[in-house]
Amino acid sequence: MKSGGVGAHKPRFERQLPQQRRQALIEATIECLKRYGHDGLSIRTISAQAGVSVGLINHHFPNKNQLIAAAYRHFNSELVGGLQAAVARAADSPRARMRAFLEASFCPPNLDQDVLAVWVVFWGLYRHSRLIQRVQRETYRGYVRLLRGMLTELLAQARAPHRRRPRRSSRVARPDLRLAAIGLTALLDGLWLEWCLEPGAFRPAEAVALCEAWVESLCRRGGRS
Amino acid sequence: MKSGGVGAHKPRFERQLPQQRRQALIEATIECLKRYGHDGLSIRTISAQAGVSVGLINHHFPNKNQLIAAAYRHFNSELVGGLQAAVARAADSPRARMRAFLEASFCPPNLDQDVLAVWVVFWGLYRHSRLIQRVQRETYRGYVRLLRGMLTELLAQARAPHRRRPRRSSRVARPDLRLAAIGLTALLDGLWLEWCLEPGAFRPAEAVALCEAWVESLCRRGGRS
DNA sequence: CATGCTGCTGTACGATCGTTCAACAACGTA
DNA sequence: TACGTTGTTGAACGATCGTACAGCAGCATG
Repeated sequence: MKSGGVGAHKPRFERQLPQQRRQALIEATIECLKRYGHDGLSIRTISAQAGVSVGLINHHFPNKNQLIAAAYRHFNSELVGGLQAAVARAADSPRARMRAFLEASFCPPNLDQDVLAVWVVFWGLYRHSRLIQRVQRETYRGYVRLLRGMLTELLAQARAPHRRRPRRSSRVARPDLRLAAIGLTALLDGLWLEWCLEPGAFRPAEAVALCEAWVESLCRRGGRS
Repeated sequence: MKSGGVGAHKPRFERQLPQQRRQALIEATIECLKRYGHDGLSIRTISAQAGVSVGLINHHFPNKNQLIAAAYRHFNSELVGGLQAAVARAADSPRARMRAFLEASFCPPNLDQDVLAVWVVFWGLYRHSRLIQRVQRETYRGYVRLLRGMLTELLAQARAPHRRRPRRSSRVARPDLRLAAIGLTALLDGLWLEWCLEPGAFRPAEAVALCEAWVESLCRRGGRS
C-alpha cells in the first residue's frame, strides 16, 4: 500500500562533504562573475547558480567576503597552475619555455573575455578589501617566481652564450632582471586588457609576438652589457 | 520690527544652473569611487558627497547608469586632455613630445592609486553596460590618435633620418605602427596596473624608462627595415 | 527500524538600494 | 512687492541586499 512508487521518493537534496561543497560554491561564484559582472556577486545569485539555498553559503563561509576571497584565490591558482603546467610541458630550452608561457597566456582559457572581466572585477575590489589584498600577495608570488625564473634563464644564456656553462641562475637578481620582469608582466597584463576591451584590435599571435620581441630586445641588451 | 536679524535668514540651498550642477554631481561620483570603490556608486553616497538631496540626481540624470557613464566620459576626457596639454607644452621634437607624454602618464594626477582604482571599477562595468561601452568607444579614439600620431612622427624620423624630409606621416599606417601603438598602450596600462597593485615595486621614472626603451627599440627596428 | 549527527533548507529581519513625486523655496522678473 | 519658473528637497515605495536561525532531512551507524 504505502509502496508502489510513492515510498521511493527522490531526495530533495544531496549532502556533500564540506570540502566539495565549498569548491562548488567557489566555482559558482566565478561563473556568476562571468555572467553578470560585479552584480553577480550576491548571495542569492550565487546560491541559485550553485543550485542550493541561500543559507548554505553562510554555513560554509563565515560571510560573503570570505567566499569572494576564496574564489579569488582559486582563480589565481588556476591561472598560475595552468601556466606552470604549460611551461613544464615545453622543451627545456629557455626560449621554448618562454614561448610556451606566452602562448598559454594568450590562449583559452586565459584569453577569454569573460575571464578577463572577472579579473577586472577582482582588481576593483582589491583597493578596499584587506582580504583580497592578502590573497593577492600570497598567490602573486608563484606567478612572479615563474616569470622571473624564465627570465633569469634567458638572460643568463644571452649574456654568456660562448662560455662553457651559463652562470648559475640562482644568484642574486640584477636590477636589469627586476625591471625586465616588471616590464614583461606589464606588457602581458596590458595586452590582456586591451584585447578584452577590443578583441578585434589584434590577434593573440600578435600579442605573443610583441612579448617575444620585448624579451628578445632584452636579451640583446643583456648580451651586450 | 520684523527685521532685526530674523528676516535675513540663510538660504537652505542654492540654486545652480543645470550644467554646473551636473558637473558637480559627476565630480562627486568620481570622488566616491576613489573613496569607497564600487560600493561608492550609490545614489545616497554620491548625493551626500555632493551635499545635495537624494532626489536631485534623478532630476539632472535619467538614472544612475547615465550619471556613471557621464562620470566615465569626464574621467576619460580629463586624462586625454591632460596628456594632450603636456605634449603641447613640450618641445616640438618627436622624442621630446613622447617623453612629455610618458612623464605625464607616470605623474600625478594620473599615477595615483585612487585614480587607477577608479579606472579598474569602470573597466569592471564595461563588459555588462552598453552605456560604458559607448563612452569608451567615443573617448578612447582621442587617446589612440594622440599616441599613434606621436609614434608616426618618431618612426618616420627613425626610418629616414638621412632624407631631405620625412615621408608624410598622414599616409596609411603600416602594420608596424599599428602593433607598435598597441604594444606601447599595453605597456603603459600594464605598468599603471602594476604600480597600483604594488606601488613599492618600482619608481615612476623606471616606468618611463621602460616605455622609452620600448619606443627606442622600435625605432631601431623601424630604421633598419 | 530507530537514533544521532550535521549538511541543508527557507523564512524572516533590518538595512540599503534606485526611483518617484508632491511640496517647497530660491531667485529672476514685472 | 507679488508672481512664476524651476531647481531642490525629503518622505515614501517596492525590490533586493547579507545574515541569522529554527527546523527539516539525508545518511551513516547501531
